[in-house]
Amino acid sequence: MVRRIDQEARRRDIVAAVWRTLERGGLAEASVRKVAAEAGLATGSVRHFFGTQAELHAFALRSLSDRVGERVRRAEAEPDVRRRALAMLGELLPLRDDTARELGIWLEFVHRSRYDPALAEIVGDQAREVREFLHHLVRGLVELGHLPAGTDPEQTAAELGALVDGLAFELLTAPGLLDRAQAAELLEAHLFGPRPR
Amino acid sequence: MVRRIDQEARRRDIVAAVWRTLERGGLAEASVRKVAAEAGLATGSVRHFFGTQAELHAFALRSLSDRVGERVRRAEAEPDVRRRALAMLGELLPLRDDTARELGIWLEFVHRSRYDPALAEIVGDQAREVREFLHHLVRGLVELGHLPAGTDPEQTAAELGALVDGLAFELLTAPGLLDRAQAAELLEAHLFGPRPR
DNA sequence: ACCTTACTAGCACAGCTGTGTTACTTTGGG
DNA sequence: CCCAAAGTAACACAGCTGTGCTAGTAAGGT
Repeated sequence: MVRRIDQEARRRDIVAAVWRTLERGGLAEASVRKVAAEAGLATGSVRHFFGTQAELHAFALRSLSDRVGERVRRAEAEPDVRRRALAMLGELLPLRDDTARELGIWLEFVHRSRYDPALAEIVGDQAREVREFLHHLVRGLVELGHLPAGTDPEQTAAELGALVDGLAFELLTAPGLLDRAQAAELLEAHLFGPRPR
Repeated sequence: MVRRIDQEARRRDIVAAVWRTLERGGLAEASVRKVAAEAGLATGSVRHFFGTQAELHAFALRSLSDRVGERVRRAEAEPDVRRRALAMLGELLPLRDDTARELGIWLEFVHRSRYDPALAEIVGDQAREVREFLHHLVRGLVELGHLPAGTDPEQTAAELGALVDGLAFELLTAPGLLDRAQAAELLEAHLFGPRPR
């Protein structure tokens, strides 16, 4: 085989073009032709790396979830327990331009997954992963005494998940109703009570 | 003018067909032709009542929000204060088949509104309306002593809104992660604390 | 040097889309 | 009765879509 490295690089380039296209007009705009144009390639070239459009979309989604996962893991470095929890949760919210970009694209796929079983499977896996992460997080906070001892991890994780999803959804779809700072503050207040001043 | 009443009825029929089409495959499937077929009409007939596809979609969205609004108002009849609050909030969640249908369609429009300024305006109005309703609700609960006196209505309404949106979003996009009963219970626990038993 | 393999490009096809236009049918007021 | 208004239908057009297919280019192992 020849130039295997270029293959990987090309696939990354194309996926990046998919993201840019998605960002501009949603999945409806992510046609093979438009993605190819965005990547500066012919449609035939794109189809050489991704046999079908569904394959291209699925790969773009998986790449995206890898990116988000990596970001969350990076936020784990924060030493202070409370700050670490908030930082990791914050990566799941569109609080910065980069995460807003990523989560906007993610929203696109989640939405499409309601009618696309192949995407639904991937999205479902991601959702379960996030849920387990929240369980883990809540249990940790209870053990370290940052949440009351009687806390029900199931219930608390579910509520936290809904709140995070809701904040993300509102920031992405109804800007002006909520700004990023308010969302961050709301999350903190929900987890640890109102901030002492 | 002739048969003005039939005109109204026809428009309602067509909008109902839009909803059914949307339900099946999202806005991507709600083409003029498919809606016409669903309504048992020719495409020309549909275009006689709605000059353009955008107009058709906008009208379908407004009709939907009227329907939801009416439902919420109907839930106001409940005499008990707490039950009334929960009933009205419950109408904003896909807890029954009928509301799940409606909110699924609503989600479709909200999503599209991210790239469609005309829809964005309508959706933005709806979001502000809901937010004001939540403010009103929270203030009422505080006045009647069902929420602590120190409650900040702004903050509480915002959090409540995010939770409701998050629960709705999860029920619609990630069934299996959460069931309807859990969502209802979560909402109640969030507002009034864990249910006494 | 050469030839297999990886890659790039472009065209063709069938199918769908929104919309404009034109013609036909029904209907109710005068 | 009759005719203008209202509603229905069908076709045409240009443009976009995913995908199949074929031809051309470049590169590295032998």
